[in-house]
Amino acid sequence: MQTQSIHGAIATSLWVKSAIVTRQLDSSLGAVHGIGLSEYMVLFRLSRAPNKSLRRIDIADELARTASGITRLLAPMEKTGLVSKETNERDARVSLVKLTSAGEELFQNATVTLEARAESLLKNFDQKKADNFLKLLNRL
Amino acid sequence: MQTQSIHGAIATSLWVKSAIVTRQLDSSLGAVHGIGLSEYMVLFRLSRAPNKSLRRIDIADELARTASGITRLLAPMEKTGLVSKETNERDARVSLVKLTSAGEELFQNATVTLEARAESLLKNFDQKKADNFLKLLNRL
DNA sequence: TCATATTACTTGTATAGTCAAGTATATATC
DNA sequence: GATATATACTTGACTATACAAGTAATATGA
Repeated sequence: MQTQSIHGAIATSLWVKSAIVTRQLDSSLGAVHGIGLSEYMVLFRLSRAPNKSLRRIDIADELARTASGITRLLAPMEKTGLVSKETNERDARVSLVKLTSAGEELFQNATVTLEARAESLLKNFDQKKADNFLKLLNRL
Repeated sequence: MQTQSIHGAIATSLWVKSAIVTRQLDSSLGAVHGIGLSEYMVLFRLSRAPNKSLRRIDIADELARTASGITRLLAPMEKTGLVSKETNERDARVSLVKLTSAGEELFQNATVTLEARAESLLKNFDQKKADNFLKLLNRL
């Protein structure tokens, strides 16, 4: 049995651990607020965007998803009124996604749930370790 | 616009970054060796298991997947001869998965590809940062 | 200024995985 | 030892994506 290189070990661990974290956050958000983690991430990005609106393609880039994934993710969110579709008068190809007030309210509530769950998942991390972990993640 | 808590920020970053890493590794492995990252992970676990065999449920636990996901993942791997099915005479419920020599050879080659790709994804990490990152990941 | 390329988005099709229910076997309890 | 519960696995139905191809609008450049 050989030893894995440090890079391989990081990739492996990242893959396994992210599945655990994602599943737990997803199921908490689903149970309490009826949205998935991906939907939460969309709301999160919109909430901090200027004018609370973004192009679909920018959401896709920021969330590391494809444009088609975003189209499909947004469809039910539009239907339930969490976001609305707006046009860009300068460029008719673009369809802007805007956070509605219902979406914003849901987002605020969901944030409480998400952060509580995330905190419990990270209970083994003190402040310094958590800061360090985040810095290292963002270095990727 | 509010600031996200450190725990929320870690969850967000982990979710985005793991998608990027997973997609790249998956596509490299697929292009060069015709297997996905999940399949690679199965081979990896088997390669270091005693007798190179594991119960399906243990693979599921180690990879943070469900038993049914493992059943579906293994089916094509059996068909292409990367793993074989064995029975456990002590417990007829169990079907052991064993790495074949073809599976082992593919695994060795795929490891080269994976580690090269992982190394390039982690080019911003020096030895010390990489060690630290792995420790922090495993603390989850 | 028109032809070509690029961009933003959508849609058809496919895959990886989940969850719930089902089957077979094993373990525990009375 | 019979019955109830738990475990290992599979299967049907569904969801969340991806990729490739298609459409429409915009930008580029001879």
